Amino acid sequence: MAEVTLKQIAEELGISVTTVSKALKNYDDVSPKTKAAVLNLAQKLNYQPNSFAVNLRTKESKTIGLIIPEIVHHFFSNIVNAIIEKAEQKGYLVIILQSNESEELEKKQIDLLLSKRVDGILMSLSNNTKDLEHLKKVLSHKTPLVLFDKISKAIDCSKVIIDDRSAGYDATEHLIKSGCKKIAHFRGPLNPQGSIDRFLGYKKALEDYNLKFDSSIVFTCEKVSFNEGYEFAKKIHTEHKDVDGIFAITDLVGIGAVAYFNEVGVKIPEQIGIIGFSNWFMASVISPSLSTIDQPGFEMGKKSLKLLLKEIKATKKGNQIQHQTVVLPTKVIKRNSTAF
Amino acid sequence: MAEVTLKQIAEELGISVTTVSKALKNYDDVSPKTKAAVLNLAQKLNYQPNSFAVNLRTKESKTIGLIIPEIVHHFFSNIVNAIIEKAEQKGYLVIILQSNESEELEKKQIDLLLSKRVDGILMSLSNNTKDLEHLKKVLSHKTPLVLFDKISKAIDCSKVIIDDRSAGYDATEHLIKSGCKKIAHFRGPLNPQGSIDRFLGYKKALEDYNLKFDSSIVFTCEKVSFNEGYEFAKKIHTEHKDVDGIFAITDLVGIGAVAYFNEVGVKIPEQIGIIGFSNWFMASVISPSLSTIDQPGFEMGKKSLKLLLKEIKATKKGNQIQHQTVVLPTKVIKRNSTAF
DNA sequence: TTTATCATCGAAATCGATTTCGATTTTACC
DNA sequence: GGTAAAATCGAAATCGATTTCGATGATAAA
Repeated sequence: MAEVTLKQIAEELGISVTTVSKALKNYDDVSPKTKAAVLNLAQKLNYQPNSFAVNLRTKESKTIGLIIPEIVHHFFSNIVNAIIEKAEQKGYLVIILQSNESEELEKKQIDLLLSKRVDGILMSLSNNTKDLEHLKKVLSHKTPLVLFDKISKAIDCSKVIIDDRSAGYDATEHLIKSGCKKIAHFRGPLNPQGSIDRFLGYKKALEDYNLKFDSSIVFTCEKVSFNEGYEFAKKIHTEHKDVDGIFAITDLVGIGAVAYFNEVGVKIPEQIGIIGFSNWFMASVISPSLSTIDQPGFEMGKKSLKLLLKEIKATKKGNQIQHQTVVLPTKVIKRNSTAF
Repeated sequence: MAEVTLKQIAEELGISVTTVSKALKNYDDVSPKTKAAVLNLAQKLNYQPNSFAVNLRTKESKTIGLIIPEIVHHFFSNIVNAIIEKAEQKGYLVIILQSNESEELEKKQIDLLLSKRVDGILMSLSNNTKDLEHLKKVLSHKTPLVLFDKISKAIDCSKVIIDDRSAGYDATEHLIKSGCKKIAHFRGPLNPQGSIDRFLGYKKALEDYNLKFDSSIVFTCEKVSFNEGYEFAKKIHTEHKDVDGIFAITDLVGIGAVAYFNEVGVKIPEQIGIIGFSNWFMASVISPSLSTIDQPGFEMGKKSLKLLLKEIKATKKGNQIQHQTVVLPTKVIKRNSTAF
């Protein structure tokens, strides 16, 4: 079961390794006759170039790294889905790592990927990432980097995002137009830009429609979990009876709220309207089905990969790289949790 | 931004590449003095061994391949979660590919992973995989292989599974004990062993409890989708009024059934009991919450990886490999969709 | 002082593929 | 036949780290 090498083919045919290599790569200084002979034997022996050797020579691994906060997550798994599928089609394999929302792990993983010499890195930042030295290291390493969804404006690289501010605005506006007069917001953590922007969109919509902003009905979900949605809904129900609308940072949180109100018999959307964010599959099958903002995960993955491959190609050629920021559209998905 | 190599360190210190290499690997034929000097400079220059070169020399990539049918799937994404987390802790990276339930893609991906020379392969077969030549190729290639969940008994390798037959039995028994007298089964595709075994467990339970098996209330879900659950529920409701229990091959299918019955006002579990399979998160948050069989995805991923690493280590040492099949326990999760 | 032992080092081969550059052979043409 | 041009080939360097094996110098024992 010895591995077939160029050397073996060369010896068997009585020619040099050089010629074998050239024949396989279809160089034009190899006669058609020997070319055919080499191709033939290579096929017969099922020759596979040793990728380790190829990597070493060509200095590329045809592999890209992907770091996301977590993989058991509808939005991210959709992104991963798109990335690995498209990458494979383009001849690249994907190494996936998850930061588990830990800045420390994220840093280690960047080092890992760089030491593995991936051709490029795709990533979505953890909610707790504040220091950005590891990202700068990637750039100074000349390894192409594309950030998506959870990005940092301070890093000079290509990015694929949605407009969280306007999406947050749309979600709130949808509640307002469906008749809500006092709208609470179950926001995300304080650090990530996306969560901040959705909150700002919420605030702006209230303002534009002359509803008073009330910080006592803005709750912060640290873990963006079902339980937080449930608990905050309980708080609303017991301490803020007049709230008639909730904009949740994510469908999971929204579903937690729906579960609570179902439990205590508060009618959705009659007594309270709820809108989530992301359009997870789950949101469409609960009852009442949850209105939400569609966040195009698959598209985001696809676009991010495309940008990355472009930069990889440019870097290889030594061309100047043109970073770009792509903003993908979102849209309101009207379901039964709002009375629009 | 030139890469730091052993050669550079050697030249800077006026010693040989050999000694630098040995110093870094703490060989004992290097004096403490030079060792310190090398370590020092290496640190200062931020030396990172070129993994391509290391791979070529050591003939291992510290990378494993993972093939699953699909990643946007609660059960599989949990497995992936476990695998990449544990792998990273053990110094291995994971390349993920998804077969999209295509035998052809699966074959290509095996070739890809072998040509990339991953140190081992973990996989769960696609529902449509019938020919097993690609798996035999992996074995004859001496690349360690561990199959999990969707396996083939015909392949001689380590496996991590659940006992689908007894789990199917338990699910059906649970319905029976909760008072169901006529139980339908929304089964999985005809090919995969797991789906067959769950069906057999269902049949056996009926038999043990003296319920008549009726093939007209066994429906086959080709895609194991929400819609199939919904549509088959409709069929039950319109054509088999006397059915009072459903065992669905998967939570997703079960949730489809729940959605239909909710829609037409059939009371769950009073009029019909439903049990799913896998214990997806989603099943716990719909209403009524769905009883199910807990399938330990994280454990399965963890165990599979552990077995694989063991075989990788054994293979490297040239030891005889002892394949083993691990059967993980499942358990019934009682929720509100059954009246136990 | 001589010999044996030990501590330190490095030349060179190796992993397998790629590529440069020069050598050789063949063909074409006068 | 002789020369120029084209076609065909291969030696060797290279990518960077690892490891074998031998060389050198230092130290200890005789």
